[in-house]
Amino acid sequence: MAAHPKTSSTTRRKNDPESVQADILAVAMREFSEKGLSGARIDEIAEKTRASKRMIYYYFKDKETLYLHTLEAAYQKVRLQEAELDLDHLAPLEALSRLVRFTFRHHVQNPDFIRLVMIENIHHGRYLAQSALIQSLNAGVIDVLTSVYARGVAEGYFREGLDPRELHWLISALSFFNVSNQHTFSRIFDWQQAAPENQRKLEDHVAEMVLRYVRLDEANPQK
Amino acid sequence: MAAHPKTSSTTRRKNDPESVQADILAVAMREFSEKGLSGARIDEIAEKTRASKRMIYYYFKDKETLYLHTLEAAYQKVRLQEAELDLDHLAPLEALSRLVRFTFRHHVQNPDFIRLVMIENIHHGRYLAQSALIQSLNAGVIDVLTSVYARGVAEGYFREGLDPRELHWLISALSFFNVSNQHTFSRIFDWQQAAPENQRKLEDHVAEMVLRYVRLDEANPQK
DNA sequence: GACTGAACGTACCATTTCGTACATTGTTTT
DNA sequence: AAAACAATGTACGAAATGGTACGTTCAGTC
Repeated sequence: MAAHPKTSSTTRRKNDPESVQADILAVAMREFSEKGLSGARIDEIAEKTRASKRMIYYYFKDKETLYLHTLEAAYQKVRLQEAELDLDHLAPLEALSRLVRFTFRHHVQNPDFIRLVMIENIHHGRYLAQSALIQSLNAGVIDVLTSVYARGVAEGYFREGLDPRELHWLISALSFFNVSNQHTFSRIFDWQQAAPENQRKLEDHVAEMVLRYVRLDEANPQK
Repeated sequence: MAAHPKTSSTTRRKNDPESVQADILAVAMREFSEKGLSGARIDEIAEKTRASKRMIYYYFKDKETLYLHTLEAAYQKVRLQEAELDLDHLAPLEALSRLVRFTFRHHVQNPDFIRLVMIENIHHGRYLAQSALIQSLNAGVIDVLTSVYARGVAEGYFREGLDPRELHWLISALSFFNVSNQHTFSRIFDWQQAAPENQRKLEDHVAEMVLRYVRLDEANPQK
């Protein structure tokens, strides 16, 4: 179709480094998130890739470096999705509720990312610590929450004295656990946690929990 | 020192199977929780044991079986500690608060166990599913919470309609996340989460969060 | 004290797995 | 078109790793 393979910038070349690297990263993401850093096999990643094992080492030096790049790519992808959220035009209560529900669902929709974070925690965050990129990416995540909370306090809906970072911690904890511990929790308590109706319930609970925590107690104001 | 090595039941024998097995399990616990199922090395476990590699296979068949036994031992140990909690003599609000704070601290004090559960979730709970022992051990964990909640509702302190299992889920989520994601959270938000004063704050937040969620709203009763 | 089965040590094997040497093809620049 | 560099394929090496064969010692029994 493309008449001029030489001039077009979107040429389908025989050598296509960028797409090869992207392909490797995509496969690595699946493998690492499924089996961990030590459990994943370079040979298996190579097999599932359009490229060969040689290419993995050519572009990513070694297994650990590939893992680090995978982690960075995962964070980038997720943070990009999060940036789409726009809450400034909503009333504080509604905005906070939306934020919580968004976070909850967002975690559910990115189980691979959650698993990578679990794995990274097993490694004591050693690789994340090496990445200035990830640090900078996440710096701004709290800003949204900070502004919503500030508005809520100013307009008299939220109680004062809460730390947005700790608030974010609470929301993250509930959303993260929902994905990370699904398997053990479901099996131990014989409860189909992943079932849609239970997920809906949990989302409601989480949202209500956060709101009750932040909302000004109507009975005795400013307590 | 022991004069009659043959008759004494606490004899220090040359062959001591039980202590060998216990020793292997203890080392395996440390290694598996630190490095995961695929990351842990049988040779390394053997080295750190009083016994030899031969003994590991003699008593535990293979790596996966050893891992399963380690998981079972870990659950047993933790559930035993939990059983010490006695809340029946306390008022519902106080009892619930105690339960939450106990759970929170208990998780902090058993990081190895938390890591094992994380690892088991990475493996989709495949090994836990094989263990009837663990299933039975955990069946009763919710009972304490169920009775406290029932008393709280009956005495008019708690609102109705909450599922104790879901309540347990909330408490677990907050306590678990506090340990499981310490590393990534601390590094990303440049916050010393493990610092004693921050741990105290988080424990307070978690306790208050759960109480606010369960407590009857004084402003509009039974809503 | 001989016998038997459990408990244990040593050395080793087969495979897996990360990583690389070497050769080849594609692409761009001059 | 020829040189120069980037991209890729194939085959292989060396170490790590799970697991076992084989032999020995210990402890209770007849």
